[in-house]
Order: sequence, then C-alpha cells, then structure tokens
Amino acid sequence: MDIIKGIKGVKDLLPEETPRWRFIEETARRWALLYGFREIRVPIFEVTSLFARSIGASTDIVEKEMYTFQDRDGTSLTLRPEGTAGTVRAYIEHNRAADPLPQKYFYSGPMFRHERPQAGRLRQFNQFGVESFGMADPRADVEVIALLWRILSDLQLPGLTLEINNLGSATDREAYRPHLVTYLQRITDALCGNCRRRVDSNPLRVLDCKVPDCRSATEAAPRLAEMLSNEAQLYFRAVVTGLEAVGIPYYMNHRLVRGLDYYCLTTFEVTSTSLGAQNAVGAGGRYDGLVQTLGGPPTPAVGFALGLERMALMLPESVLTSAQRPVSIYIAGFGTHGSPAGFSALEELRRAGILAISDFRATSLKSHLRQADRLGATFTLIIGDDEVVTGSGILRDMHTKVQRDIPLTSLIPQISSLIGAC
RNA sequence: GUGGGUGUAGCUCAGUUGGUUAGAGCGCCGGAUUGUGGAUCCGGAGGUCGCGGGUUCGAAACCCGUCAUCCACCCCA
Repeated sequence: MDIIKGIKGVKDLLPEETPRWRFIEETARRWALLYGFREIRVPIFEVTSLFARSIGASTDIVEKEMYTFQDRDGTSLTLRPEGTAGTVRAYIEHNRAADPLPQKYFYSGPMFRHERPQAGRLRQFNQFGVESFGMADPRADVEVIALLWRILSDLQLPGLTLEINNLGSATDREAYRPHLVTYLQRITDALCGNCRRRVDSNPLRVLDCKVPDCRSATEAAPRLAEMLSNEAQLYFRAVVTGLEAVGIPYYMNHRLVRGLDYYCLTTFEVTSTSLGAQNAVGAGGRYDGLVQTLGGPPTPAVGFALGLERMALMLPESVLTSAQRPVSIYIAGFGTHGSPAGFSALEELRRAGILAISDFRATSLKSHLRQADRLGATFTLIIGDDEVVTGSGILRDMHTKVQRDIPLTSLIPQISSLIGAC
C-alpha cells in the first residue's frame, strides 16, 4: 500500500521547530497589542467573489493562484490567499463602523496560493497582519510601519531594508496612466514579453519588473510622483517626516508597486538580503477605497502582512536560546509493585501542575535513567518494589546526582517546594 | 505554467571503469555479574537503492519515461 504523503507545497512543523514559531508569533502579537491592536479571527475560506472584488480580478493571485472549489449548493468558495479581504468583510458585516473609530485589528494564520514552491514560498503559508481602520492620517501609516519595523527588529532579523512609495489616489493614477502608457508604447521593443502584455493590463507593474532591460528602458519614464495631487504629496511628506521623527530608516523606491489592486497613497515593503529570491518579509500600504468597494461606508485604512515562514527562515538561533527548559520530573516506576505505584505518582504530580514524564517501555532502572537523561529531566523519582515496601521514593537530582527519600504519601508538597527552589 | 539540480537506513551521506549477501557516521533498542543516566566497548533492529520500463550473462550505477523534492523564472508575504 502506498504511503499517503503531504500535499505539494504544504509543510509539517515538527516539535523541534514549533518553539521558534511560537517565539515569532508571540513577539508579533506582543508588539501589536502594545500598539493597541486587537486580535480578530476570521474564516480561512470565503465566497470567491470577495477576493476577486478586493484583490483585483486581473491580479495573478485571482487569475491563477487561488484554491477555489464548489460548495455542495454550487456556490464558489476559495481558501483565503491573504488576510485583508476577510477582515474587511467581517468589519462590514458586523457593522463595526457604527462603533467608535478607530479600530485596529491583527490576525495570524494560514493563507493559500497555488504557486510553484520555492525557497520562502509555500502553497499553505502563514501571515501575521494588521489592519487599522478609520484614520486618514499620516500618523496612522507611520504607526503601522513602526509596528512592522519594531517586530522585525526585536527578532533581530538580518539584512532588512524598508522601502516606501507613494501611489497617490486612484484619480492620480488614472491621470498618470495614459502618460505612462504612451511612453511604454514607444519603447515596447525594449520590454520583456511579460511587460508588453502589462502595458495594457497593468502598466504600473512594468516599473516593478526585475528584468534589467526593462528597468533601464523605464528609467526615463514619467514618474507618478511628479503627477500627484497636492494632497497626496503633502500626505506622503507627512508620512516620511513621521518615520524620521520616530527613527525608522527607509528608502524611497518610486518603482515599488504592490501586487494588489486596492492600495493607494503609502505603500511599503521590507526585504531581506539573507532570504533568496523571495526576499519580501513584510509589506503593506493604505487602502482607503476597499471598505467601500466591498459595500461598507467610506473608511480609510492601512495595514501590512508579514510572512511568518520567511521570518522563521531568518530568525537567528541565538535569539531563541534564551528560552529555558522547564523543570520536569521523570518517574522511574519498575517492578511488579513499583510500576503501578509510579504510574499513580505520575498522574498525581500532573494534577498538581508539575511537568511529569515517563517511558512505559522501560523495565529496568537503568533504562529509565537513560530515558530521563535523554528527555532532559531535572529530577527522577525512583519507585521500585523496595520503595513501595518502605513507602518512600527516591528523588534524584539529575545534575548533581544528589538523592533523597520522599514519603510517597507527601509527594506533592515535598516536590513542589523543591521545584520552587529551582 | 517554464527551466535546472537532486532522489541509497529515521537523519547526513559513501558506493571505485556495471560484478557476488548494499555500507559508514549519527540516532534507536539491548548488553558489559545482582536496582542508578551521560563516556567507552560490544551486539542488534532497520533499506522494494523514488517508481515503471529498457540495455546486459549481470544495474544502486547506463538509456527512456514517470513521480517527488529543492532552486530559479513568474509572482508574492
């Protein structure tokens, strides 16, 4: 019979690696709470049209990367490819706009995109993200970027760069678009095949193309920055000075165009040189129109998403070693009477809130101690037939090898006081 | 969707120009006189050599196909 294997691009996190994940998730969560964000948990699947409407029908994600399937009644459902759409849907559906603004949420969980797996890219991957609703204020942008930067810095992730850009308002881009398109059409021969198609479908993305020829060809292209409205320019300037005021280092990148349609004004991306080809660790931006697009009241919003797999790849081992192993007791119960007595003691200790472990395969004291050593137990409680007769077990400190007798009838108080001293 | 690399024990890998029962290290289990771990020594378990064809007297090795995985393109967190 063939062994059933996991799905391509989907990974198991084994017990050896979960601590580093918990560490990452907990620091992100801690900082988000510190910045006044509250956790929201939304479903991992939604009606397909939610993503088509929010992310943009002509984006790669919607066109070819979504896990879409039919529900029994025929409605089209999709495993979420990102977290913002569902969060906004929940915000609208529960009429959160009627509650006092601003409202700041964070989420963490799996996302799904059908892409070819690669270093730092999986089909099921995890994102930690935040969404800040209700403030059309540059300080809201700065706050979100600062939070992003604080999380990454706290984790000591190496080689980070924050890049920002101003996408202006939708009308700014509408005005800019024809200028860019005429320019691109003139130089179309110099563009890669992909970009030639983009000239019509999504001309802004041509600027973000990695092909060197495309980059040099678009070097002289008209810049969006030069055609932005006064408001957009002022707004962005305020974001930039805000970043400087709170000491967040950034680089301007006028080519930075995010892959999701809903962004406007501020966009940003943090990349790392220590990652590989998929070097974006976190990214986000402002999306003032999205809530309205999805049927809610006009609501300004900013947010970001972090790729947890990529953070896990980068997290230095040294950051993690600070976590200490908890005090634990191994129960070595052996012999016809010691064995059951040991099992009772095991349960008794656990009910008292003490980390107690054993290996039921071990039949000799020797094999028990070997297990205790391997499992890194702080103490071993030895209960053989002799101990059952005398009514007192032997507690061995695995480090100092010091042993002492402990009456089996008063295990909990004796052991608790010892553990308290550790 | 496209390209390239790699598939031998739980893990990391050897395996000479095709040649007999496929190896090592680590890990795992056990033992080294009677109830005391880590070190050392000894022993043991564990492999359809990814899978399917083909060439050959003979294939882990050569050829074809296929699958898996990794990396890159694309795109993104």
